Amino acid sequence: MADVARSAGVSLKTVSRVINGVSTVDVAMAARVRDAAGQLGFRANFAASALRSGSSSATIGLLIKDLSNEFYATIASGVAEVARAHQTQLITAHSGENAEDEMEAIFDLCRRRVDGLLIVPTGGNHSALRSEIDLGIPMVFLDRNPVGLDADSVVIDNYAGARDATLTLISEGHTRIGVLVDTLNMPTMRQRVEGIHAAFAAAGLPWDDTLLSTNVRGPAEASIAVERLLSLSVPPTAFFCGNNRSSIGALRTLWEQRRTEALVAFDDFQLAELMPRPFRVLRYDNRALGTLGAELLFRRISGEIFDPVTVVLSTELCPRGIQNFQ
Amino acid sequence: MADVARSAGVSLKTVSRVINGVSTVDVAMAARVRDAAGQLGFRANFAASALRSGSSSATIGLLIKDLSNEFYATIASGVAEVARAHQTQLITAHSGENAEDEMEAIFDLCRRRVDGLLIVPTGGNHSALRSEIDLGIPMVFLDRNPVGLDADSVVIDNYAGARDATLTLISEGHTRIGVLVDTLNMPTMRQRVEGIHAAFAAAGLPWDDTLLSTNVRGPAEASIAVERLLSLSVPPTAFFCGNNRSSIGALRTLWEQRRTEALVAFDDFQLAELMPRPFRVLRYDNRALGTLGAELLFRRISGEIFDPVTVVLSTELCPRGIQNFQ
DNA sequence: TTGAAAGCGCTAACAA
DNA sequence: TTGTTAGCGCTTTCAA
Repeated sequence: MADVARSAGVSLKTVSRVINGVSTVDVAMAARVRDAAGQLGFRANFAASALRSGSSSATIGLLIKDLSNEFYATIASGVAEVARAHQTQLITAHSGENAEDEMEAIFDLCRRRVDGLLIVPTGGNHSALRSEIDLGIPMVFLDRNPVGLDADSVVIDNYAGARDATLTLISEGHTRIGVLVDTLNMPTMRQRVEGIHAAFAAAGLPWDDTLLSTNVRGPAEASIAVERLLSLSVPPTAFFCGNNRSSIGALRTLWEQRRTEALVAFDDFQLAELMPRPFRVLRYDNRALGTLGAELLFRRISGEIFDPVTVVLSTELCPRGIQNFQ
Repeated sequence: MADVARSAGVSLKTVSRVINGVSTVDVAMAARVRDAAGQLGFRANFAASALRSGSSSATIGLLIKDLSNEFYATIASGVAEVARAHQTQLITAHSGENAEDEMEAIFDLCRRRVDGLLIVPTGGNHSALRSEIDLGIPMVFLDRNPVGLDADSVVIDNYAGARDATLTLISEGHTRIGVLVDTLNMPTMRQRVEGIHAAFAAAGLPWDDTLLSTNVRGPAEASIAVERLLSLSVPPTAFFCGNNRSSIGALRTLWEQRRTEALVAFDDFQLAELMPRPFRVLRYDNRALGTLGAELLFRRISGEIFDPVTVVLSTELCPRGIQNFQ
């Protein structure tokens, strides 16, 4: 900048004024400055500017597990859209393998003075983030509430969704329902299973724990779990899949064996309606996790003061798969 | 930081040393500093540190169209993985509606002094980026080569892929192939169509332009296009879809009408193998667009000098959909 | 309207 | 090992 000022024969401040296009500058002078800047390949340094003026970094952070998973990618897409509307850049960081990595990633983003943080937590305790929030970096949690910290969040109504879907299955005459879930360490999964239990209790039906397959991490495990359940002496007449990854494995196995058991699956997914057998999904507004979370965050960033909010997204049972399959 | 220094009774520089954990500092002194820092809620300012030390921003930018599209999300996921391995944060910016927005987004990232840029270009001329590259911000282009600029890129072998797949169809006896593509303004689409033309020419077959449907933007348009082609007096006996969005619409229509025409589609997609009819995809390593591009970028960032490189990813024809459909 | 000086938060270079 | 000084690139403050 000093070079530009010298070359244009003006002061530093004049260059600054021209670059920022704020206060009026003599037209000829401004032209000289612009010429010099062009000549010298001058590029404003955003960080230096923000440092001195104390303005914000115009950046928010998103902490997420895995962009190659449709669920997370859709959240990121929603966040990106809102960030863009606020002329804010988005840093997407990966939470890594464990709670420690996740915290490290969060602290890194705080050092970078992001204006705010959206976090899809993977585990651990978040009480250490209290100080960061108090120091002025608001955080909104997505898909799961923070642990040990009272902060904004946008979550899905896992409990009621699972309970109501199970009640629907029960009303259709099913009394034995095979359940496939990922690790019960995930609160979301626990909530879904609790909803199923609640439905059985409400219907006065006994719950048989042998029908619960846990640690179903993906489609392959889901296939195995379905086969195990089908081979029981009294097999289930319906299946409940805890997430879309397990439902894909279950669908494949049920289709391959031409089984007609009912299937209800948490999470909608692309092309679900072209699956080769009918089933139902518990869908919710996946993208809204990102958009509502980001909007909440920007309210905080703008300085609005309000008690921590938890937005709960409701679910809806929808038919999927090819119905008139032959 | 000054507060910390005062509170700990040491100099600024000592605080700096403790924070950065580099050169040895007296243990008791370091403890005092850490105490004071904790007490006062001190948080290092990454930007200020980078400004003074002239170190990099440890950030790269990715310019991409739409994270909710599997193709782009997979690229982003690959980039994120490599960025993480290089302890670098990733800013994902959206290219917006037109070439102007795209340029604006790029310049914004340059002002932020990202270490490098990965760009999935949507159009326009990139010669204006020459100066940014020369000023030290390397750029790698993904999926499409830059226009008016000699720079690194990672692209797919659209021409050969389409040509070879078409030759396969021809060798199976097809002489009339319905083709569905998005706008031919996209070079990738043009290359695919050119590959098809080349196959027809090589086989000595005439090309009938009425079999080409352009501006097929999504599944719905694809369905309409397939119906139009099927209603021709001499309809095609096979279909070639230019991308996965059109193949989904084509698949649906062909399945609904229980048509047995062959279908070849550019781009693999999740769950393709569970589609209710057999077809083939031209698959390639989607994720490698991101990983190879990012690795190339980090070589540039590390200061390695080499002539601009174009990495071409080959394609492979793979069966998809349920084969023993009944 | 323009410019000089000071300083944002931090660290390099040097001195003690 | 510790501290002092200067200054990264920019903008604020205030005087001209």
